[in-house]
Amino acid sequence: MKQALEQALEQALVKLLRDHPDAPVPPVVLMRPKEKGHGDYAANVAMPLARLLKQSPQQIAGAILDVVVWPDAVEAADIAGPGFINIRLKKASEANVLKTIIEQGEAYGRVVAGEQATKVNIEFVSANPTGPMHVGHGRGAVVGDALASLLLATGNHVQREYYINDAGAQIGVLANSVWLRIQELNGEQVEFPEGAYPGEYIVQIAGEVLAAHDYQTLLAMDDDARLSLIGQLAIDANMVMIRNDLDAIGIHFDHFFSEQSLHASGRVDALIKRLQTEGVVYRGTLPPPKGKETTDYQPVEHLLFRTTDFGDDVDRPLAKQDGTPTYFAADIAYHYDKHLRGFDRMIDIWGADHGGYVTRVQAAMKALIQREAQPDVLLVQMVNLTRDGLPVKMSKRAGTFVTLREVVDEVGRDAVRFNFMTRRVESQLDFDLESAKKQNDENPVYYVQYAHARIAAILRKAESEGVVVGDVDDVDLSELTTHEEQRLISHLLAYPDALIKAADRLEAYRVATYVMRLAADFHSFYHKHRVVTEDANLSMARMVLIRAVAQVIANALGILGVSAPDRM
RNA sequence: GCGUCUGUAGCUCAACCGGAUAGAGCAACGGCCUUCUAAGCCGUAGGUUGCAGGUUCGAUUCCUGCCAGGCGCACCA
Repeated sequence: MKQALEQALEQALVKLLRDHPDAPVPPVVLMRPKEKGHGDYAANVAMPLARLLKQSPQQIAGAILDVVVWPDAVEAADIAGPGFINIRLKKASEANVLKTIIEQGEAYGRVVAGEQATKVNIEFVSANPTGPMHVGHGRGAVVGDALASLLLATGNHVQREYYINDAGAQIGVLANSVWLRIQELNGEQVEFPEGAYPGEYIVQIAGEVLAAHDYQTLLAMDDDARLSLIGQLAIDANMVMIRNDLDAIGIHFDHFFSEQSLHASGRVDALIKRLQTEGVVYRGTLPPPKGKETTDYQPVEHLLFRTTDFGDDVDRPLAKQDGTPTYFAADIAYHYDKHLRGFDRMIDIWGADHGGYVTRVQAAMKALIQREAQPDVLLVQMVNLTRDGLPVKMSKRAGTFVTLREVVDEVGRDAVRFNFMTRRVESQLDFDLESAKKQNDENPVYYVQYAHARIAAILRKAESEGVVVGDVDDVDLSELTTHEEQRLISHLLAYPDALIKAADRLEAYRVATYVMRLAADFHSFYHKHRVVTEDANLSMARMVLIRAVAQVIANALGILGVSAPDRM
């Protein structure tokens, strides 16, 4: 509907601007006014034209209305305020959306991806396989998963991907930490060095390793072989744990991608060679870092990627002092690999602590594949975990940090997911364990779910009294005349547009704010009007209305990965 | 110091890629359960949108400069 109106206005503008061939036709963007008196849609096109045409916005709006050809559903259009065109739709045509919703069910608001649809790869979580996920990972996980669902619902092919950082120095630390615990389990006196992973899960992994491999055999191995074996077992064990925890919050990936496999298959080396042939690599020395204690700075010659040619501040090393590739080198190869796998679009969801990394990856991709398939990077800001308003003390070193799993087990999956979705990713998020557990107004998830459960209760009640809607087409929706009913209808009508807008901007949290408002409108309706009444026609119409509301609540919550219960 | 994100009611956040009178929840105060779920609803009060300029018919939104906070700043990932 929105698009039909925009088209009508655009055609009117084209006619109107014939006398001004050099004047650009301004884009028509319709709004849904918050004020009901301002109609169902409003257009502001007349105002930007005022200066150009040297007429008042009101005059221009009048001229537009003289030539415009509206779709049938338009009841009236008039000029208001400083030059807005307010459009009012015929009531019946708006209410028809209820039938559409009930007919389409879960499909309402969704666009099915066709052959030509964009292939999107969305990479998120990617927590290192060195330990359990913390709450910050959880936010990224929930945001990424919801965004993936949203893009899927708006007509894209979507692959959810997890990049396993199973290479590099950290894996050595992990292997060593486990080995120390193995020795300890065998009665050795061991010293834990600074930087070793302290968590209890390391002891568990040590136990698992011992169950599969004899201690004497391990001792007899040479150091490299032993650490490599233990490292792989530890990575596997941690990934099992991570997958379990993701499962507990309802997140499933289509693809796990191993960094190690990039190195092993020679793709990292090949990538570096390719960059060399393109002449963007040189040997050089970097200046000392700014703003940090630089006492240990030693000028070192590196293999450097000239990212400054592509918008970066300094050139970035592709190889470490010992000649092995940096994480950055592997990451370029990884993103390039996504491109080769045929994705039209890639989205990375990273923690805010990786903010400084965005430019160099984008610079690298610019060098490799020019304009196409540049990664969109969403930086998810920190989560401040509190309990009753007091910060929860966390120390990774002491191993006392709160894991995502603990939080999910304590407050529940729906509450965690919904709370993480109620803010823009750019905002830091305060997450209070006690508030999230409370089943009251402090907790928006129950507010929305409650609306759904309430509707289910009403429908049960109606059924028990023998009030049942047979064929939706037989119901007279013109019974729905009250302010509250009209609000609900227009809100339901806006759902597909809300999804599209959220998807365009990669802002899945909008789905959460949408559904909170829909629930508010429903609660408001509920208290003012009864569904099951003496008047059979009215009851039927209202049942159709609330069934549609429940459907859209369920659809929206589905995108967020939150359940829509029938009873609470 | 540089980069980046944030700054809106006492608190936590919205505000539809620049639109009409800046809105919700919590906290405060006052109402509403013999009728479909009170995990709810209605009302009152609460604002110099961090500060100062600029662009615009119009700025919470865009630009510049300050102030405050988070994150990051070679050879880790």
